[in-house]
Amino acid sequence: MIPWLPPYIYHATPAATIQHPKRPGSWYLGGLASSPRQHPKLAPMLLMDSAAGCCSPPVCLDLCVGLSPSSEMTAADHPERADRPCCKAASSPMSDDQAKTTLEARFAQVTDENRRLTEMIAYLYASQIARQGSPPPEAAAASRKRSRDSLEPPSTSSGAGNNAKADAAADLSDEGTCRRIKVSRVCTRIDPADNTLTVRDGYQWRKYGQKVTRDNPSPRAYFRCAFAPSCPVKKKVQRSAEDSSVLVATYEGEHNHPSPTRAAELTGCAADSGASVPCSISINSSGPTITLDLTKNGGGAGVRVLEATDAPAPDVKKLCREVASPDFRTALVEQMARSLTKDPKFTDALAAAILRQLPEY
DNA sequence: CGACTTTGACCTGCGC
DNA sequence: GCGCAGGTCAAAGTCG
Repeated sequence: MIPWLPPYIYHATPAATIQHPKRPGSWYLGGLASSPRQHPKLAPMLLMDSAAGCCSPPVCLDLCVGLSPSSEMTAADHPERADRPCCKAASSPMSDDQAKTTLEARFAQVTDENRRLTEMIAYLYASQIARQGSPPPEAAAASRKRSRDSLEPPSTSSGAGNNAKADAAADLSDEGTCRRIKVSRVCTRIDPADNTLTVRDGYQWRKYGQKVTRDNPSPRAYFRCAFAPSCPVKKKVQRSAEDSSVLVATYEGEHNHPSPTRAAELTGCAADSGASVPCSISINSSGPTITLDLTKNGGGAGVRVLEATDAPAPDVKKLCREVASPDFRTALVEQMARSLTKDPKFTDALAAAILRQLPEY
């Protein structure tokens, strides 16, 4: 268990929880939206607007961390929910040995999850510090060069990792002079026979160009946001060179208008649903690229870390200790709580989830 | 007929 | 300075 997350994160029942692909009992944090400015010490995660409600189950509220789903909660854990069916089931008679074994297994599992998540946070924290502490003077020029390759296949040696570095360098170079340009990448699994280069993400896009690039036989399509004339957001869509069933969409900039489908998303039914809806979440800019493939139903969704950044990793043990310190955790909890509660999507989704959990009232 | 897509030409930045 | 590659423009084509 992660003891430093607010209780409502544990108790909110996720519509779709990220499950470890090889460990059915392991569950991960997902859908915890933030931005670089909101979480300067953590790799930012972008929750794509399109992800919510694009398929069943929706991923708009995906908040279990280091825990099995709520069905494993016991009445002892949550006496206020003792009348819930899941709690009744979990509180059925069990011998002491069985209970001990079960608790030990859960403790070991949760401890392991906690350790790995702590290490992940420490690594991301260290990477962020390394970038902010010593930005190379040529970063701006280098980022311009490297940003050319922003749509290279994510799994190649020069792909996502370098792109993440380029994105981060671009962020850093821009930070001192003007506002950052948010760059995020979303991988979408599509029908290989579908050659439309269309990623339905809830926004309206106008195609203004298409180009065949050197490293990829499939063309790259260029889109501008067509919902608002003044919206600066651009999108580039290209098939992965290695897997033609994967569309890689790169978004540049931030929309200066609400999502046209937000209302529909909040009801769990995106207006712009379709076969190629990107059921994926991509960490943007300065973090590793993580693709959550939710196109599989029935709990088959998994998290795939395409490639981590190769930023210099300082003393991980020391950083683990720092991350594990009460002060850091308290600050992190407060920061996360602030970010989450400021997000109207989160509050709306949380309210909806609570209402779903209380059908008898 | 208007909105959108296609596609070749042009522009720009970078490496050599 | 030249060539290359990515990004953008805009005229022509397509569709409802």
